[in-house]
Amino acid sequence: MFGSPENEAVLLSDQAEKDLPLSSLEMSQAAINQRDGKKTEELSRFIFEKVRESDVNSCLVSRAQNCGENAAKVNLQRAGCQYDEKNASSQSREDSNERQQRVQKGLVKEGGQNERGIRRHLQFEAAKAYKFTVLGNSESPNSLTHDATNSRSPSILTNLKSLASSHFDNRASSSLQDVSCDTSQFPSSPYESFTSAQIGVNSTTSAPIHSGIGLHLNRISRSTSLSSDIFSSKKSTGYLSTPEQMLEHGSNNIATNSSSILTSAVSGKIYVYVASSQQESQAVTEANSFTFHSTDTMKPPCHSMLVDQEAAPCEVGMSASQETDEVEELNQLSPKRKRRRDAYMSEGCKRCNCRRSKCLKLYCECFAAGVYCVDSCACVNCYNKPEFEDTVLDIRQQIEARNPLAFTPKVVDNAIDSSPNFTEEQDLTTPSSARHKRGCNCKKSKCLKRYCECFQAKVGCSSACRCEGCKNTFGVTPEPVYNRAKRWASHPAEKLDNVKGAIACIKAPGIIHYSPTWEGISDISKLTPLSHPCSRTAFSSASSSNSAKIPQAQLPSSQLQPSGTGHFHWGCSAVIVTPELSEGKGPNDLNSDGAGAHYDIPYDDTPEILEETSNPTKVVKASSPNQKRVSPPQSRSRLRERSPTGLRSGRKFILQAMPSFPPLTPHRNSKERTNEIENDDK
DNA sequence: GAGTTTGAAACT
DNA sequence: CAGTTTCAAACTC
Repeated sequence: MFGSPENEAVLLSDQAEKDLPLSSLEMSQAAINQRDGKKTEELSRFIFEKVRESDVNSCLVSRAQNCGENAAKVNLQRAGCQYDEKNASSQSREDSNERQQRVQKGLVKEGGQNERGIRRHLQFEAAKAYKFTVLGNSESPNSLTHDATNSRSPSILTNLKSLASSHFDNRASSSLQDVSCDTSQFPSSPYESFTSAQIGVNSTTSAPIHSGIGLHLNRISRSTSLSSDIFSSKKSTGYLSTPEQMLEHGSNNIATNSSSILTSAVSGKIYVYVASSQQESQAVTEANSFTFHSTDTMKPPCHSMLVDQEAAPCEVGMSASQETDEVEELNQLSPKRKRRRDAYMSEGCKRCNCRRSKCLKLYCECFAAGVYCVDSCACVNCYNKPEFEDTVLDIRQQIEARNPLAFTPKVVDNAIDSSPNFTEEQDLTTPSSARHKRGCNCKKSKCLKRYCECFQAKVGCSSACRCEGCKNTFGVTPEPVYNRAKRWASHPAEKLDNVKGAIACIKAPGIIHYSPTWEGISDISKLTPLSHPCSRTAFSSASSSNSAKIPQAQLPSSQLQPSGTGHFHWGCSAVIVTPELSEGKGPNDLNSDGAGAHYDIPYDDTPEILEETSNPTKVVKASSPNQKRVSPPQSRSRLRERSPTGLRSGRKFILQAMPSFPPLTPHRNSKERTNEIENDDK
């Protein structure tokens, strides 16, 4: 009935707008009134009611649908069935009960994951959220205890109307991914509980603002849709903790249970926080702990908070067989590793053992996962702690500047970013619907050990990998397309053969055939100023009209095809661009890691706090990989230069639109603090 | 638990 | 941007 997913999203959006007859004007007026400080609660309630009526519920349902369908998709794929997304979507609407069952079956785990390890992540994200939404306009945390909405009223509400719309793009909707947080676990958080815009049942109760609400830059980016420049983050502690909760509570309960809503905005953006005072998640966490994934999977619990970043809400979903494997694997672990894993499971997140990186580099698993280190970490000289959040955020920003996707999940769900064709073909060799976004580069491990990120993530190697002698048991790409591309590039005489090879690549598992057009790019460029992989994918594909040369670009055809409305799904999670492109051999140099966005940020941004660690104290013998990745910024830069449409929208737009995170403490910048720490360290 | 191997990340 | 170094996890003994 809805036709394509895009149309479906559009219809839903339209419907959402109907259901949300809250014009920008009304909202603005309300905001102005609210700025007078007289109607804060009224406004809040007003907003909340509107949102609740047509947005929250829909989003929850949407998320449930999405997750359920993804889980079902995964299972179907494992069963060798073709998952018909469109039908599934329609069907899901027609039979919510069945969907509920699917969700419950397929996503029980997700809740557990979401529960665990989130705290640290939220703390981590909290700093950004806090600074981003509050301090950016407040002198002190206290100053916002009553007025987070106030100060930004006019711009805040400009586009609330489109909020629902954005939410209906359930793949783009980050807000609903940001779920399940135990509000009680922010003891040391500097973020004040504040009562701004308190709404709902407990409207008079001070509700803690959770940080993890998902103001991670990437998350923000992905939560934005073309039709809306509204960023929304919602969070309700208990109700989305698990699919069961999600469904049991029902949307009404969700709204009811939400104890507060905070709206704030930066640069005309609007943030909607729906926080819950419920403390159920903790219990749920405990209850679900046994279902937790292994430590080393690339889908750590913390990752659940990042899921939305890749718009792969259900990639954490795991089939029963996978769970069994996990258990078996766990049973076979050596005592040492078992302890580590147990510790991980009890902690809910990774523990690092960093000694020299100060846990401020991506070497650190905690840092890379976007969480603070905890006491159980064995790290030395750790700065990845809440007390150093300025430094952490600063460095994190710098890393993101270099690689905007540095903190995004490395494993993405093909089910999300794949067209039916893609799924059909890809599953021939890849049992998991997920794949490593950037691919591995293994040389010796043959992708059979956990050195291999693909193997570690329990996903098959894909065309994005540059591994040698790959024997990944989770799926093996017959021959790295990269190699063929290289051969082609280096031996023009073999062009004809390579063309054939390229065609074969297109048809090879993991490779999707697409028919890019500039028209599509144009539309995509309108979609959203995000660095979402889709845009990169679309661009890369579109730019490669000589598509045979770029067999690797994985792209859901559905995403490439511009919808009549310009709506695209952000469902695609990964963009795997050929190294060939990455190396600038193509007309559009895209980086393989998809990190892409270019920033006008000085490259040499090595934090002083880290400079100390750069002193080599010993010579380490190392061999360089034969095939190197391309640094994203440069590639992106070139990409932009050559892009008629500019795709400038990318992340750069976001960064421009968004203010940099103001220092938590206004009296000194992070650099100074960094120096301070460094001095202390010395 | 110490030492080695490995490949990602960072650096030059 | 290719090559090199650093790093910490994974692995072996």
